[in-house]
Amino acid sequence: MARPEDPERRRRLIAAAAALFRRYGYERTTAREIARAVGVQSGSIFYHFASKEELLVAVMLEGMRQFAAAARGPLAAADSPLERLRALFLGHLTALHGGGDEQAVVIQEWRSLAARPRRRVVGLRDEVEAMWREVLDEAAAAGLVSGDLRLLRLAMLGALNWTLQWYQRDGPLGIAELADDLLAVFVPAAARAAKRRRARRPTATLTLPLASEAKGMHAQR
Amino acid sequence: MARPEDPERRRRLIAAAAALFRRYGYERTTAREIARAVGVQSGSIFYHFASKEELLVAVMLEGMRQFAAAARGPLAAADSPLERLRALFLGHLTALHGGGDEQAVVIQEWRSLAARPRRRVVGLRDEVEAMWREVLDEAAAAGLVSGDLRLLRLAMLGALNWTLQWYQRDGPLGIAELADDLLAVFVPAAARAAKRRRARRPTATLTLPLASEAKGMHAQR
Amino acid sequence: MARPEDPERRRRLIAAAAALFRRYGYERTTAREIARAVGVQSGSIFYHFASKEELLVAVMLEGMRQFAAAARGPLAAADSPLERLRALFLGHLTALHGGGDEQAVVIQEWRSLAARPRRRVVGLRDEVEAMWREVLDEAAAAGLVSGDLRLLRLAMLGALNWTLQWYQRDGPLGIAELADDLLAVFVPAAARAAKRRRARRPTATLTLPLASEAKGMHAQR
Amino acid sequence: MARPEDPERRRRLIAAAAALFRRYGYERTTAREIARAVGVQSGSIFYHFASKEELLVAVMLEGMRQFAAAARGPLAAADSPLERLRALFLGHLTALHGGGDEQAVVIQEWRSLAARPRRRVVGLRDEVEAMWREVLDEAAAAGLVSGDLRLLRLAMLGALNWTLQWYQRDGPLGIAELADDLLAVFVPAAARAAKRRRARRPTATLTLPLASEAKGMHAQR
DNA sequence: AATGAATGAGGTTTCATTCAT
DNA sequence: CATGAATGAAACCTCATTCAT
Repeated sequence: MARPEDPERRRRLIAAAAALFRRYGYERTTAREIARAVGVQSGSIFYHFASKEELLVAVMLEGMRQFAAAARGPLAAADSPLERLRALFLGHLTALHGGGDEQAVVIQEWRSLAARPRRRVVGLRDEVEAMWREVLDEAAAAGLVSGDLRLLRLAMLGALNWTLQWYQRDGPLGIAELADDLLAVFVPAAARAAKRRRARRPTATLTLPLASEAKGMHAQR
Repeated sequence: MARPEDPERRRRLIAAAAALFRRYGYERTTAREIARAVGVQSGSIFYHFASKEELLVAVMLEGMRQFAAAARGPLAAADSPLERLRALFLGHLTALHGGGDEQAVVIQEWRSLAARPRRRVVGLRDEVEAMWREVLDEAAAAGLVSGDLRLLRLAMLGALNWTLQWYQRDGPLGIAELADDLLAVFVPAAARAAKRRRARRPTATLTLPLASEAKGMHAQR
Repeated sequence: MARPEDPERRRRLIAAAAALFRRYGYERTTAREIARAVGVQSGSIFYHFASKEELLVAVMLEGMRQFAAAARGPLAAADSPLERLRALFLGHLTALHGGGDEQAVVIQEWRSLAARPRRRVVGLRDEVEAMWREVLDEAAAAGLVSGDLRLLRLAMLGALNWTLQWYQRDGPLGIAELADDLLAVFVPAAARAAKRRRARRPTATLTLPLASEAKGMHAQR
Repeated sequence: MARPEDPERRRRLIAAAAALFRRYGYERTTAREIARAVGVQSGSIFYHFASKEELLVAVMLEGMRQFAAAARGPLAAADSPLERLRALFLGHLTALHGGGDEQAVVIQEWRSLAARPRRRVVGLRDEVEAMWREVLDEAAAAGLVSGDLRLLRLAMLGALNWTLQWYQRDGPLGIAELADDLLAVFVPAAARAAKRRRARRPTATLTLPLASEAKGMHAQR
């Protein structure tokens, strides 16, 4: 009659692994470290996951699920094309910086995933991609953006994902503001609101990985 | 044939390491594999480099040097603010996709570098960053761009670096065209020329890692 | 339904373990596999047996018991020295190939048994050995066999046990025929009957482990 | 210019592994034990062999090679059908008890070998089998044996291989005498010589695995 | 300069066994 | 009786690094 505690343990293992994978990378994280973070022996991991890689897969599936969830909610509430695009930006950045670590792992550890499990993750990814296509089509129809929409989408996602390299959550720039400001870079019509906001707050010192990126200077073991 | 062949060996080791690091990542690449790619025994690597990490440092220093070189030449030849910005875009993409693999490693393996050697790489990086700042300042003065220039720069570099995830050199889209098209995304004044070019060639099907990215589906050992 | 079901469970566990031990060997068989074969969880095994080795002991005791039983019955019914020897051959081969798997495990996994439990098995074994001695003595007195009877017995048992390596139950050669044919190898007086039988049926293609043995080519996980 | 010591090291590893595999079985022997027996670290094993199983394969290939060699020499020197059969018996028993341990491992650890490498070993085995067929055909032509020659061969090999279970080299029975005595069991014409020899020496106390086998009582860790 | 055998620390994984429920 | 999660020791194996030649 022992109520299986399995789902809870699984979830904790996934969360701990995600945090470590995000910070140190999949290869540099040992099974023992993940176990210690959760307070179990390393052997226990393999009761829940067949291998370390299966744990990575679980992290990524969870991350993808949250990406989709983080977009779906705000998207439903938004009613103008601009609002909908803004919802995607905010959802994406919130997923990356405001919640768990699984989503960041999706972006960063793609290469560590073998071909087979990768295909499982791709299914979920296609859902998210479809939302972007749809919202960008609407935005183009409304005259908000123009040009090659695929390339635009890739540029947007590149700029958004690249924030992993430099954005610091405890800095002076909030996630919502970051979303608005990045949106303004790509959509002229969104620029005015952002400009007004910027006048009100002190300019943050931003740096970047190819330049004076700050986060990378710390996360060393 | 008179002097020791050392510098040549070094260069070949760096190039081989860069290719493997780019494709499989630093941690997943073994010293043996690098040695085999050059045709020596694994022990020989350590005659030229104190450790595997020193080899990574050498790769990154070389990569940074080439980033700077790839920007400096075209920049000197360009004479309008728009041309200068275009030179940076083209130089960056050429460095990533048109030459060796060292530059891509700089972008991708940043996290594997310990704090100490990272500082050595940062010096070179600041040079490149300075060019970007300068050129963007000029562009703003010329009315080509507006808004938060730091954020704009970060968005641009994000979009450019993200091409590592999806751009395929042997696809239908040339590097120069890619540079123009991406520039058009950020600089309205550059959009017209790109639009004209696009009419002339078939639209390529692009996808991305968070979406239907293609490259990741292959590079598995 | 009144008494604890223990004995039944025990028996099923022993049978399942015997089948797996026979096929894969004691060391290569995991407690989980035995449990799954019976439809319980691995932890349940240890309610019935103190350890995996105790389960092996139980299998072997059961196997030895059946060896003795397989010989005793036919022996009692046989009334000539030749018939009695034939009863031993048939009983032995029936035990190995015609019934459960416990007997085969006795032969094959002897080395995995620790000294202490081995002694418990030896008691039963001596019973069987005594029958062989007795029957062979009678056969010698009747002029059926001659020479060193101990060596003869060892050769006979070697030939019989070695059938584990090559005999296939679903092949063209029946157990009774095999018994007769092997007996004929050792006892000239038994050869005539076998020769007659052989004329009636097609000759099977037999091979052996040191040669073209077939069974070993399959039983791989 | 360092002369590669490889073949020597390899040979010592194979010999040490064979001795341990013979005594404790493949699964119960750890890589560390093998390494210790040779005086190296456990990691060194894997410089010479890709895996523990590859080491088993090497042991078995070596064992098979020696089986063939142990038969070929005496066979060439023998000139009558009886002598040739005797050469096979003596060669086989010498291989099992008089030399290295590789041959015994071939017989005992067959099941631990995966299907793929097993096929490599089978090639060598077929050579040995062919010799047996040929010699038995000659013996039948000469009237030394009769009946189903395949079954006879299997019975002979069974009796010979079974000696692994009970024969003790340092006992009163020499290998050559054992060969003669076992031959006499199967070939009446060979019985006289054996009978004469037996009169001269004290009768040894033999036991067997299914009975009072002695060797198994010791080899416990 | 290079080799190639060896090291040895440490990684992932296995698995018999335990135990609270 | 049985569960199923957890243990923890120990297994196999990897690999950057060393060093005598």
